[in-house]
Amino acid sequence: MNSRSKKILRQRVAIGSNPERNRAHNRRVVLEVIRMHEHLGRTEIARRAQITPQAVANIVEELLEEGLLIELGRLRSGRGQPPIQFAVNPNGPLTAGIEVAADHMVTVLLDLSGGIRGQSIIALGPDSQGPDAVPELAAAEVRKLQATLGTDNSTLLGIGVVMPGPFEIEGMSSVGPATLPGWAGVDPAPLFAKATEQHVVVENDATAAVVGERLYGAGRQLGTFCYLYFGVGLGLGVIQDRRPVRGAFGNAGEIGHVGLTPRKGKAIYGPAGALERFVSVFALRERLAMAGIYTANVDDIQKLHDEANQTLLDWIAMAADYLAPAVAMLENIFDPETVIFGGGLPDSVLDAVIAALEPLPVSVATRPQRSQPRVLRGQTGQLTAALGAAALPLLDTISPHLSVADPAN
Amino acid sequence: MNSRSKKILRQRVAIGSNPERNRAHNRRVVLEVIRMHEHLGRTEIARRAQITPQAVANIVEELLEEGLLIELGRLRSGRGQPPIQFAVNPNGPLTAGIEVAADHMVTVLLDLSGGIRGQSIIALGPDSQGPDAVPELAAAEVRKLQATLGTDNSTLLGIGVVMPGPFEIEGMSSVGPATLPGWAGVDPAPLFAKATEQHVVVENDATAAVVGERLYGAGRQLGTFCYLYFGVGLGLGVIQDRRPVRGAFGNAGEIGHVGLTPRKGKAIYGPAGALERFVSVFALRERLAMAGIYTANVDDIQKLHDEANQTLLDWIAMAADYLAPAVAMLENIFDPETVIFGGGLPDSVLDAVIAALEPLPVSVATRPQRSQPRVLRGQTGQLTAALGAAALPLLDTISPHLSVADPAN
DNA sequence: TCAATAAAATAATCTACTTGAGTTATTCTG
DNA sequence: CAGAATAACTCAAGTAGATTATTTTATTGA
Repeated sequence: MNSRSKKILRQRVAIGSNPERNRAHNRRVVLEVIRMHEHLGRTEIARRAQITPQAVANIVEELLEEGLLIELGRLRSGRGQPPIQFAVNPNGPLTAGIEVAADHMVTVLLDLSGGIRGQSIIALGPDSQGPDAVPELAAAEVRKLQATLGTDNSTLLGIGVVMPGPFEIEGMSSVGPATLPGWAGVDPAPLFAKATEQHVVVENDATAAVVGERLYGAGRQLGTFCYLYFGVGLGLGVIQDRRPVRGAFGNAGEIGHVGLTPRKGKAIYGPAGALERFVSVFALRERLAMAGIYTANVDDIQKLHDEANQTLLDWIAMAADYLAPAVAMLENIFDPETVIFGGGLPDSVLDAVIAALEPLPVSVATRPQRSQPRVLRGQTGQLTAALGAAALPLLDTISPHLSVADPAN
Repeated sequence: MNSRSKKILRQRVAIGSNPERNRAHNRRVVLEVIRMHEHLGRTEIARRAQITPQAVANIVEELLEEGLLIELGRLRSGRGQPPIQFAVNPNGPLTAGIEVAADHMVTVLLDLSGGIRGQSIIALGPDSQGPDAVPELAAAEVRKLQATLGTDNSTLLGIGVVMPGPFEIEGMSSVGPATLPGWAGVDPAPLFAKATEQHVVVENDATAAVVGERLYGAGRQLGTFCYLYFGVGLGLGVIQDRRPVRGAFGNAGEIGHVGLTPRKGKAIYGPAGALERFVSVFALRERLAMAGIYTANVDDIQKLHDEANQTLLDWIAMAADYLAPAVAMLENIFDPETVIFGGGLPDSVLDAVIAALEPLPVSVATRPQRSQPRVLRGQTGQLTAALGAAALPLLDTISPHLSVADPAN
């Protein structure tokens, strides 16, 4: 047994706790509970977190000092001393999100309440798209945006980076996406960490998007849901019990390669029948190109939809034929509270796709009294992935989770 | 009006911790670490659990007193004082597992090391298969088995009950006896808890099977894997980061209803194309019946396979045509370390199905240096579900997890 | 035989939560 | 409008369970 296979065998097993880790956990629980209810008083936090008001008082004091929380004043609430409300501080620390695509890079700065405090999109040329150039460019963009706000790294909680997956595996450290030129066999996280001098998390687009939705979107009230991300391909992000499903090697959610039997159209076995051959921005562009339409960014597609372009309408109908069984499959496999559609398509197009899903096949989600529709629209647009990226470092900070052994040692 | 629908209303959000819960967590971590390595010394436990040896010493002392651990003597290990090894006590407390089917009930008593200490199978008649009779019968069977061993409830950690899922769904197309007669709209857990005066966990067969595999089978060394359970239908159990994926309403894993494009054969949209119409013990029995073979329990099927029965061999080939894309789908969606096949088919038949899977489609699991085969065979036979059921209460006791709010209050 | 090594045991200390008593802010009632 | 009722908050003491530091014990190897 060589050292590499030993590395693979090394398990990310849960570790024990002590007072210090206990406090860190309780801080996350307090933040989570406050975020779920926008604002709460100490006693109510204590009730929901199932610890004593005194413990909450100490933690809240700490979080106030660190600028993670703000005091909102008292809430009129019947008899008794009215509770002082606390909320996440929108003017507190920030996180940065970076989406690295083949030809461009999107950078955003996000505050704790999910507000965008800065954004930039730059083009990546053939000489600036590899691991030698991109991390430095990303660091520069983050610095620029910070400068505009008059802040610096001291108020930055971390950086999330989105790159197209799946990631190759070597040992326990994932190395770069083969789909991005120059990144094959490279582990991106340390490069970005070094260039930015920050804690860096790297994820694929769909996982980042679902984490964004979990923290700032409809997912705030949901514990378990699926997110279909319309990127260049088709990605799946899953939140199960408030945490992302990442798989053993971080490559969970490659739904684009799955071959389902469509509602209409002929099923094809193998890569030619893969979902993303039909349902993805790439597939749409392909069809538009066949119809002689060659520009197709989000705005272009929006315009085509406004014009009721027949190629687009046909694609929507076909996409729904493939997505209806896909939604039923996700429901049967994950039993989520709802399935969210989001990504690089205009709202109106996604709404049209969702409308065209009916009749959805029967599944375990077919129950009489649903509190959520089976399919919802989530965050969309060009910033979705970068926003999700910015949510990634926050997840570590404010979402309760099991501590696990660092596979590095 | 059962507890499941209450869960919809109240979120299972993580709760805070305190010294007492901290200790409970550390106990689970210690047990988990020991189980993973069969036996370990205090210092090594401390290293892996990332707490101090002193803390481990206190916890181990407690676990020894309670009979959960045993001391194995010192391990020869080079220089220095040789470490005293500790292991899970096979003669310690037991758990009970009960599988309730339409016409019979299987009961097992399991020790902490996964050894079967008692088993019974009884028939359920038309007047003894409802919620009025079954819990009492189950309690009686458990008592009988306990009496044989000379033990009683004081050494029982809990009871797991397996019933065919999904729960509380209407209009679901399904092969075989979809729901148990008389159980519609009834929450089984409290009934069994009252009859047995024990902590009771209720799950579907596939989830129970995967938990059994996680605690006692190949899954002991795995953090993330999928389990395809060949029951009357086809079920999916998933372990993600050492915990079962149960979905928002406990109905995750209904893969039998998914319609995939098979390797050969015509894809059919809708219920007629559902996986379990082709791949399940029910589907096999149907085909055997068409060939004039009407008895088909595990032993019968084994005999048919030994005789190289053509109907069975044809079914194996067809099952593989449907399962190959199913395995690739699971890999693409969950990115597991491996996929395990188990359930109510003889070992040799499952091995034949697994062999017939080649060539498996390309997926994210197609990587050069795998430490596990893509598909493995797990526990099979008539006891699989009941064994898994017995593992369920143990999962709460010995597997580290986030404490969550009890939906009851 | 004895130094080196590593585990285990003992004692003291520390962190962070709980408990309990007292204080404060607000609403309701006579 | 005064005072009881109510509920949040605060302060001080107590406690569980971890850490740290030191000593003892069991084994290997020069």
